[in-house]
Amino acid sequence: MASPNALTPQSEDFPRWYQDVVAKAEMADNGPVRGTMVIRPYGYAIWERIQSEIDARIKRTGAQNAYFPLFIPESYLSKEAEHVEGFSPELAVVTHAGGEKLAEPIVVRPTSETVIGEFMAKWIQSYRDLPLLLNQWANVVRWELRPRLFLRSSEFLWQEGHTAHATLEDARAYATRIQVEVYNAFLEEVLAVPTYIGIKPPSERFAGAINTLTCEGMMRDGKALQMATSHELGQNFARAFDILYQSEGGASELCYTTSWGASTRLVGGLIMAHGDDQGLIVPPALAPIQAVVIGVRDEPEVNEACEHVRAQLEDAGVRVVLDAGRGSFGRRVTDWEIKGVPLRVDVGPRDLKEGVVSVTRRDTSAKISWPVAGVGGEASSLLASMQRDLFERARVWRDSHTTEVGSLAQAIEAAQNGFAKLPWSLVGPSDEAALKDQALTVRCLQRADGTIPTSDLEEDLVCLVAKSY
RNA sequence: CGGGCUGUAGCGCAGCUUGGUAGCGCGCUGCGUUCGGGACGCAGAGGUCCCGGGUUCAAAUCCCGGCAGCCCGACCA
Repeated sequence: MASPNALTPQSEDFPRWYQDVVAKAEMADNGPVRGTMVIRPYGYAIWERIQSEIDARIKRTGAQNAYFPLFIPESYLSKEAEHVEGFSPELAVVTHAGGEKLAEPIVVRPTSETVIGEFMAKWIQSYRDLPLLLNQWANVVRWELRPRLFLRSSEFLWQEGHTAHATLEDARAYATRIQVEVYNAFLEEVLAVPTYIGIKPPSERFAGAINTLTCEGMMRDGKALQMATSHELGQNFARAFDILYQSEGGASELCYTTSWGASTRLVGGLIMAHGDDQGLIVPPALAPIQAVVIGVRDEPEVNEACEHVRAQLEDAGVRVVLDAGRGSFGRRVTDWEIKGVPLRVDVGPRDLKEGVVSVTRRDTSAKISWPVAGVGGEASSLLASMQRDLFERARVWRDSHTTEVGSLAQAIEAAQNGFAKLPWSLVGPSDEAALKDQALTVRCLQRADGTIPTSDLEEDLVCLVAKSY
């Protein structure tokens, strides 16, 4: 018996499919204020896994966590001209507090370069204080006209790193290291999403940056998603906030700063990069629940066996839950499929008679039978290979949705469904406007060998054009 | 901010033309039978019909005025 679709099929209406998944996998709800988001326990569990994986990688680069305030004096924003211009349309501003009109309005942080810059200026005296490597996990507010759960909400959660360095080279090396060793490594190893890693064209740069690095992923509908960015801020913020240090020679020098962030948008990326018509598919390395043990019948022997299997999986280091009894078998299967749990372990009377369990992997629906005694080891190795298979599947998807072209017209055609790759020299400023008319943007610039350029002015760069979120 | 549409149970909707006891599906509660791919029976709970005004013996329904939301066109992690 084929079960009817619990979700709108992707091919019928992808945005609708996305909303269905978010709702039925119990990931999030809309908040009462338009554009706000309530993250439900299952969605938050996924976010916590993202957090811990990224946090560990950030700490490996030497940065330390700290916390800066939600409220920022409006005057701070104005100190960096491009920065304020870039963010003004999205700001939420507090004009009244404590029952009175405020003398100076307070901005709810859209990002924290300004406050953190102010304190860096205070804390940095000498070249011995550099580099200063900070990170914070926080919420930020950017007022959105077209909100979508996880992908674009007026308030969202993220980490934002902020660093100060003595030299341009050091700052650049660090921003690059974050992009490669933290973001791209996380995306490939944990989220199983292959990316194109490169720099943004000047038109797409962060407000106030001299260079923005990005990882661009390909979703199942052929649209690109910016997964994480890091910015070289040059001396722009150092100049605005007097972030100065005394060099070995005794001279007063301006620092070079960086900032970098990854947000709850990654949850949206997870959904759209791997999901299918049955729902979410969560890569094992990320999954808060890697396996679910389902009792086919609510009988004492079955329940006992389920608990035994669950304990074995747990002992093998598998994040596992037991689902016995509640509701019909088919219903429970569907519910866990929508949530994207990698492995389903069915335990029923037929299996018990043979001393086995029936295992179904979420990504391929392939069914396997394992002797009960070997469940722990089998699960661990299957989860590991599923992780590789998911990445490989996503890589094939991305590659098959990347077309090398030789003209802007061909790029517009090819980018209707995926990335169009063409020489950056073929795209002039007026061409970017032409792309925009087609709802297309230059997602990133790369060297011909796929490595990250240090500037958009390098020779022989290629660019990737796509529709995007 | 311009154009199109919608506000009725938690969700999705019908009812409105032609005014007269507020309905359907899903979900929810209880009991029982079920359980190897979204089970079924019986019994229930749940409503300021977006708000305000008007017409009328009587308004979810007709009229006027608000408000809110959705979709499409200018910004963005």
